[in-house]
Amino acid sequence: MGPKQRRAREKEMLRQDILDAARELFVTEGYENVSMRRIAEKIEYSPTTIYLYFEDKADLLHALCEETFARLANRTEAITKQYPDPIDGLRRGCRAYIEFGLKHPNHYRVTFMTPPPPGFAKEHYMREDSQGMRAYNCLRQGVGRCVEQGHFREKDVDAVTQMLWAAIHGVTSLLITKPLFPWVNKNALIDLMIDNAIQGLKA
Amino acid sequence: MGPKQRRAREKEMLRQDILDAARELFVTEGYENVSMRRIAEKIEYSPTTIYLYFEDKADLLHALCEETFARLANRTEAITKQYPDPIDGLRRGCRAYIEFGLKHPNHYRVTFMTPPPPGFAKEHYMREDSQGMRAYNCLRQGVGRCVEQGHFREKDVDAVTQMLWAAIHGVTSLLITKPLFPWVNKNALIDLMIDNAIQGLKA
DNA sequence: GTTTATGCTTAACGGTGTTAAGTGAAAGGA
DNA sequence: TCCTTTCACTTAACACCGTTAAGCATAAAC
Repeated sequence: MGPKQRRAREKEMLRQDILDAARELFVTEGYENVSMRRIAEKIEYSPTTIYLYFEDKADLLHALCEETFARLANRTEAITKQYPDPIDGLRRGCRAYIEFGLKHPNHYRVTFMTPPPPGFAKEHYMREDSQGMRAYNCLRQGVGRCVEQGHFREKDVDAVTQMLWAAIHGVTSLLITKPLFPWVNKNALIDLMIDNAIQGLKA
Repeated sequence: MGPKQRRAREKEMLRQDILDAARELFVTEGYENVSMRRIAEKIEYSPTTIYLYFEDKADLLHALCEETFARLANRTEAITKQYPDPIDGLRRGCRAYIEFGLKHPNHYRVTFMTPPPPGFAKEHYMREDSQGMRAYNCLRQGVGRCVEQGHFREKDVDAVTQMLWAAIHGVTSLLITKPLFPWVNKNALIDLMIDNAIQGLKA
């Protein structure tokens, strides 16, 4: 059983090489500005080799996004546990979300700013960003705690979560999309958004 | 001077035909899913003819966006004048903005959800969506009135405007990007977002 | 009536994601 | 050890894309 394991290990290594090359290119140049041929060139294999490891270009990106968003979910979970005051935790969680998006603009753009292609089953859609969903559920739990403790006037946990998500997504995505816009101080804008949303929610 | 005018008129008509064809295709199928060849086919001219009327595909889209966003700016201006209470006007303006985005998702997506391409001068960038900027300035004026009359605790007009913009952009863009997500009632979500943002701002 | 200018088309370039077919070396069985 | 099969990979090609250079009629100008 020697050679079989070795070959499996080598395959896994090449798979990782592909992912590494794709990540670097996607993150620095953006998904649609990177061709399969460029990725292949970087790993010094022929373009078709990539298709032996990934279904297509979208699949490649999907794997990278899951990877990246698992880290976001982990961090968010850690943060919400770290702060005993639920409102504090929520605030920090929102901050972490936005900072994550600004740090990985191309990943963020693809998962949260790209509509699903024409033909796209719902089940496939919900599984596609399961790590993103994990992060969303963290936020939901944080909101849930605030509602339970009677901090918020609005009691519909889903409504509040979605509104909060939309709010922090709004800053994140606008800052990514319009880097040349004459923003007031970015950090101040982020804080104002978070504080104001939570302030409005308070009972 | 007869034939010269006639020919100029015919050229203008063809230009409009191109715009009409492109608008319908872009709006229904999305910018990147429509090829120049498809547009040409629709108007029954060769693909290269389009380049006699527009610089490139982006220019074609740009013309359409200006056209569409001029309507948004007009509507927003009308609304803010219609309501004497500045907070009422602001609320309605936000509503109109979101509804506009949901009604023209592909236009909205291109102007507000697409980062500028690699090489892109700042001046060109600011002129590019001048009609979008007109709409933004409407919002700014609405916020300005509220601040003047002492309705808001935060006095920095630009900060508040940008936060409010990010908030309504957040709902708009998420609803466009994630149509299959299990949203709570969309209208309720929109209202919650607007009301909560303004509630948080109140002195 | 000849020449110039105009409006459009044909053909092509260099690129894209993706697939079908082929190749050469390593593994498995006798 | 030799033969066969399997496996990892490549070459060549398809069907598209945005865009441009060159050519070709027709209409205007003199």
